[in-house]
Amino acid sequence: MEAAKELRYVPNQAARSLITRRTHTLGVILPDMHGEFFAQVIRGLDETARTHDHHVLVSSSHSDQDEARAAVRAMLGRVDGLAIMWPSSEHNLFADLLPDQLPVVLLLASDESTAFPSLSIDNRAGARSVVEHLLDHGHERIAILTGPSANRDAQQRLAGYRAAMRESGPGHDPILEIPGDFMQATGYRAVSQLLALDPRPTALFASNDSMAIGALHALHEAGLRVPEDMALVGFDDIPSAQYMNPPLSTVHVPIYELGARAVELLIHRTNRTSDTPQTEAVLPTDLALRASCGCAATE
Amino acid sequence: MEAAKELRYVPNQAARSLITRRTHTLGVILPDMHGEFFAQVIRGLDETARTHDHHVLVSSSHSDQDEARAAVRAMLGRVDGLAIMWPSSEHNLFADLLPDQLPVVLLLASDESTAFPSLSIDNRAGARSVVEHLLDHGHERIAILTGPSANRDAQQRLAGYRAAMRESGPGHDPILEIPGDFMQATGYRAVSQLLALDPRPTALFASNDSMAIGALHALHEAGLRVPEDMALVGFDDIPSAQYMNPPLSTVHVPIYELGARAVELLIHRTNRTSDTPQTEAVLPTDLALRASCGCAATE
DNA sequence: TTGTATGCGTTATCAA
DNA sequence: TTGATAACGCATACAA
Repeated sequence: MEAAKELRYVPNQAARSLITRRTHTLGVILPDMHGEFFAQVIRGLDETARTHDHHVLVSSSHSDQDEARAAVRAMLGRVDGLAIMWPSSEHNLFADLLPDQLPVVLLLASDESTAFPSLSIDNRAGARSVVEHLLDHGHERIAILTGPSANRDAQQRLAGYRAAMRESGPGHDPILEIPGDFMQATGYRAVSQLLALDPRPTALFASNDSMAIGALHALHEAGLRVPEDMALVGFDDIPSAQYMNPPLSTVHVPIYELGARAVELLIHRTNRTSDTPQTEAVLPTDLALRASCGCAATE
Repeated sequence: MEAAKELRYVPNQAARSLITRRTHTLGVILPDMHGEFFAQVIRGLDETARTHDHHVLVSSSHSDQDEARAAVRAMLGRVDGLAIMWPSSEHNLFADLLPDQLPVVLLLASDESTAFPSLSIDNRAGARSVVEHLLDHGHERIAILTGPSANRDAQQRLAGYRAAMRESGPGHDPILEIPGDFMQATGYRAVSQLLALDPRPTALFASNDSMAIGALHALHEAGLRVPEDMALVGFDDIPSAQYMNPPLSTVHVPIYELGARAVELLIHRTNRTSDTPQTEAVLPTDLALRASCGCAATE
């Protein structure tokens, strides 16, 4: 022991886990890494893992399938479990390279049945309720700024918007659907399209908060008041949302909890050989009503 | 090969690296994981690593020394190099548990000499120039909202503020230094202290953008116009800064490049046995003048 | 070309 | 209790 300290000995974790068959580490694959959304997820993952005496290894910024698959391969043998966030339609993308025994959880992957347990967000209900809120308060021409067309969450949020417009509003008009990609700069640019619509919409539903923040800035620059001239709502409830001027009304998504739940599910499966009771969970959303929709005070 | 595909064989990276002595992976230790600053750093690390055919393993949210040390130990044997961000004064915290051959780079650790190569930001010059900019445009009572007292960057930014106030301004007045901690909520709360000062300052320098955003919101709520009633500047130039209303004047920090440079340095050291030419670099900052300081137009 | 043995650093197993 | 040895999964060096 004294000699160990003298020589500054530190165990080689790779060799150790080879025989132990336990790494005390969970891997996380993220598609991208911009903005507060992902930072929040990682916090949830990391802090929960620490509770269970585990570490988290994150590999992010995978813009395409091959990169993500390479990242998964790089983790095999170094982790006890894997959380994969891949918010697109192809949900069996990793099935062929994952060992059977490895606990895996898919994040935001799909609402369809899949080979792996999955955690996702109730995007449809969230979008529906925020649009219905706008409808309830007199808005009829409500535009939506969509997310990437291949993104599962974006698809579901769009579906919720359409359902609300059809069933509780004036019906669904494709001209009101402005394509977006979840980026701030796109929210900024989309405002010119929004204002060119005739008659001009009275409310904008941005499919995430980043685009809402970009749009808010463009609306200010265009001399429009929010919410008087244009009501605005977002989706996600990232930490910055409440600090906007005006504070952004949005749909609260339990981002931190998404990460936390993922870790608990993985840890549970590493301990028990028996199957986990629940294999699929859809986390609920809440309305976070603030000033940007113009109707918080009347609630 | 066919059998390998049939059996869905995937190599065990731990076993592989044991004999190869190469993991093609770089480890990153981060103290915390909130906000866009860290997301940007990780992007820089990750994308640059991919360029060199490496992966990045991130372990974050280490609130104290023991957690950070445990994270370092968990990585030993699994990475070819280690980037450690530890923005406090104790810079030799990890020296005893790092093998001599392992390439290591310290991020934001110190401006003092250390056993490891380090990458940091020229906080002092950045703070100094932004405060001098305010002084040049007629402000005399300039308050500062500081960062955590143990944080190296915060200390240097405060030092730059003091130097500017002493050498180019009315002198340094401790009453104008409001303690903060880099969090948005603190920026929000600090405004009441700011407005209670008599005579009231005409400008506020927040030590980072998160606090500036919180302060901006509180100033709006208090009915003060920015920049007319209170000029406001931040530090970091996170992506959201330009989308504030008004857009936030701040000190641009090459956050992405910090991560990118760290990876290049580590990769270089894994390839060559000879020492790296430069062992310490201080990345320069730029003024990002926008509307919140009220003097961009006159530049 | 194909096959076989050795070693990477550690833990686990079994014998002494 | 202590000590020697096999084994984890793979890559490399060598023999066939």
